[in-house]
Amino acid sequence: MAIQAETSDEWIYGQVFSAVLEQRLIPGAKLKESELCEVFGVSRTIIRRILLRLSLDKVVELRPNKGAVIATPAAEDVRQIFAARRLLEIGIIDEACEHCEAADTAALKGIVARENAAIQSGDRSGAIRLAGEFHVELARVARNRPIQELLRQLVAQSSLALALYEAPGHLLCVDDDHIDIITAVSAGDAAKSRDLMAKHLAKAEAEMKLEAPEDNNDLKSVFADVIDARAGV
Amino acid sequence: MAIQAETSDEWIYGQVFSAVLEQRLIPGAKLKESELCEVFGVSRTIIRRILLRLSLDKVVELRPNKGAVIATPAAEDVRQIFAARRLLEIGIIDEACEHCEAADTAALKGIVARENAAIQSGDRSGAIRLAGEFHVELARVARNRPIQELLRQLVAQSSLALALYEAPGHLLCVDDDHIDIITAVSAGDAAKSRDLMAKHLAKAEAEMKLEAPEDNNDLKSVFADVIDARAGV
DNA sequence: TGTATGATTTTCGTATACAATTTTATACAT
DNA sequence: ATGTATAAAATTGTATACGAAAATCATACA
Repeated sequence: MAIQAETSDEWIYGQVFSAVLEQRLIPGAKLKESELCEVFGVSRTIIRRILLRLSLDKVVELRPNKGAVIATPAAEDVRQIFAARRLLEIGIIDEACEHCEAADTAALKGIVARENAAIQSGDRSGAIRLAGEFHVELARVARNRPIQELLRQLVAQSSLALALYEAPGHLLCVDDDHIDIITAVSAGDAAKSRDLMAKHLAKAEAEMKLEAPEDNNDLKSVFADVIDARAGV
Repeated sequence: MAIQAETSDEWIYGQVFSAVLEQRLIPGAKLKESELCEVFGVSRTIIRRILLRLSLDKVVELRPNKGAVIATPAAEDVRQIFAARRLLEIGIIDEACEHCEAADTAALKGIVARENAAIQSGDRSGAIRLAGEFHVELARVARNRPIQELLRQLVAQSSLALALYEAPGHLLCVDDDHIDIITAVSAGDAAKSRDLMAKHLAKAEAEMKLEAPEDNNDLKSVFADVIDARAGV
């Protein structure tokens, strides 16, 4: 498989993003420019450009004069992100069904194949990224580039939310949702595709624990174990 | 009216954008960094950051090693942009109707009032910008920030398209579309709001001459007047 | 006159230097 | 011991310097 030539910027962007997906960089983590410079062997000019792009994609937050941190989307933000995705992804299904050709089906299947391979090899970052790529690819099949680009941003934010709200040890498991959607879209069955996509997005959102109060400022609950330990002694 | 404190970046971004809206910077125009530095009295660091943002918003095109130019969206791009807007703007109408409170109605009316004032004072840039702001504000009323942000990008691209495809001398004229939408949304009449918005967007798209072959490489038509003159002599 | 080639100039891309702000550490007073 | 004020260090923000690529111009030649 021919690896697409990747500009240095995109590679570093992807590396940082992967670190987030793998929860090696957790929300709130500080991204010191000088450290990133050393890690990637480039000057601050480059790093700052990438941090700007990450901030525009809402993956990091840029606090003036105080540096960059991994963004911490609130539960409400995540709901809105998924509401936006529902609007876009269900909205383009008709067009996707209309324009889906053999090459498109093959591309979609290829992504899912790689996604499943990533899941089975324990490549969490790869699996999440490919799952996202699948949804973006559907926008490409629908032949609407602006929506494809907008969806790319939403998917990036969803992935970050996944890292935030999913149980840390949650195992990725193969399911047939994506394959079923490909089948319906390839067959041109808009109604069924729409239904499958709606259910799939609902499922994805439901997997997150958004009910939990997002501001964990209740120190007693946060340090419940400490309190118990002290009480026990 | 309290003017919002604006960061230098956003001010320069807005200035460049205004120049595009006023067709003082036409698509294809080259944006030399050093010239922009002199104009705005800042270093290339700042200018390059703003050019990056403009390029991510698809207002300028960044050609590696060859500089930045004002983007030239093709007719097909514009159709896709409007398709995306239809999806988002019609999709959020329900929520907008649901959440529209007195303060929201006032905010919307304020924008339209300023828009009409701009039209009547011949402030083309301001009028286009405020028209866009109206649509973005509706997303805010719908209480979905990601969509608001996505719409901001689409509206920016629409505005650029307007400058490209609208007849150069086309006069902006006051119409009641925005006011009618406010009325319907404030009343919570989702069906009517949806209908009005759909018609409004269709009208806006129809005002552009997208049928024309976008690559004007047909020099004979471009210089038709010259040819006529020569034939007449 | 037109084309091709090479030098010159301009412009872009990255790294670095310097200024401003924030954070951290330390000393002192309460 | 806690809190505040001050000084030192670290970090961010902007400007500039330098190397690389591209565009331009001049000259030579067909």
